[in-house]
Amino acid sequence: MIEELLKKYNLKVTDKRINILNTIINLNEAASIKNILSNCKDMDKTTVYRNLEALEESGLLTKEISGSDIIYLVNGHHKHHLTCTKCHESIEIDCPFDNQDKLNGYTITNHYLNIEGVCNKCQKK
Amino acid sequence: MIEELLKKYNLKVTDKRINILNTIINLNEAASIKNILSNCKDMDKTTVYRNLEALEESGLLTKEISGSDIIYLVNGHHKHHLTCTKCHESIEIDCPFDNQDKLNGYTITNHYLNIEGVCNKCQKK
DNA sequence: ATCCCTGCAAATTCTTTGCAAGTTT
DNA sequence: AAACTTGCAAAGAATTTGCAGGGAT
Repeated sequence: MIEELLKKYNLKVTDKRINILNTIINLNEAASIKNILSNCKDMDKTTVYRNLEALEESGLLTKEISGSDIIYLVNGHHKHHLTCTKCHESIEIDCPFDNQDKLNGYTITNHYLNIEGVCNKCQKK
Repeated sequence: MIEELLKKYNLKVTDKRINILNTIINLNEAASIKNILSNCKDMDKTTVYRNLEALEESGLLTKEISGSDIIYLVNGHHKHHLTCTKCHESIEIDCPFDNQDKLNGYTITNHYLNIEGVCNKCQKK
């Protein structure tokens, strides 16, 4: 639950934050600033910017590149995809890392992976 | 050689492009737009923006998030990073994929990987 | 010769800031 | 009560656009 999530990261629980997080989750891997802003028209854009920054700083959100956009992801809620750059079909792929795993002395808290390629069908065309 | 690189990606060879690519290579993992622009003061910023877009579109450059910036990397020359979310120290990690490799029938053309964690020192604090 | 690049100036869009009032803990 | 959030308005940055001239193939 979103309230718990905020508390877990020592953030004050406000309507705006809950809305922003819901928006990001609903946008599912398409949460660019543009999309978030246009889905949060009920609040001031300053509030959106400031909260994205606070949520990212706390570690609740992570920024990543997807195609030509930056997207926001809720830490730990992501999936991985292999997407065909021609037909845009995409398949889920196995995750090569687990959070909590250790790697070179680091405890992994978050990771993001996105792969682009050309699928079998499109290669034959 | 940079000229070859441009040709390989079917891009016209111009001084500006060569300069931009050299700049990115010299900035070595710190090629944020800000840094690129300030190292390319001899050309108009419009030219920089348009070329970064063209080079990225062609597949010669890739964007990646590094800390709070977007950086540009020459495709195939990139490394991945594991960054500590507390002290922001980061280490290089081996790349688990190669472009041109096959995965589930897809020929990989591009991939994004970013890992965050907490380093040894910060865990003890 | 054709098609693509470049610089310039201006418009537009995006992001940040300060402050006063309202909320959360 | 203390500390943090929010909206508003305005400033400041960053990015994009159109167009005319120059350059690459």
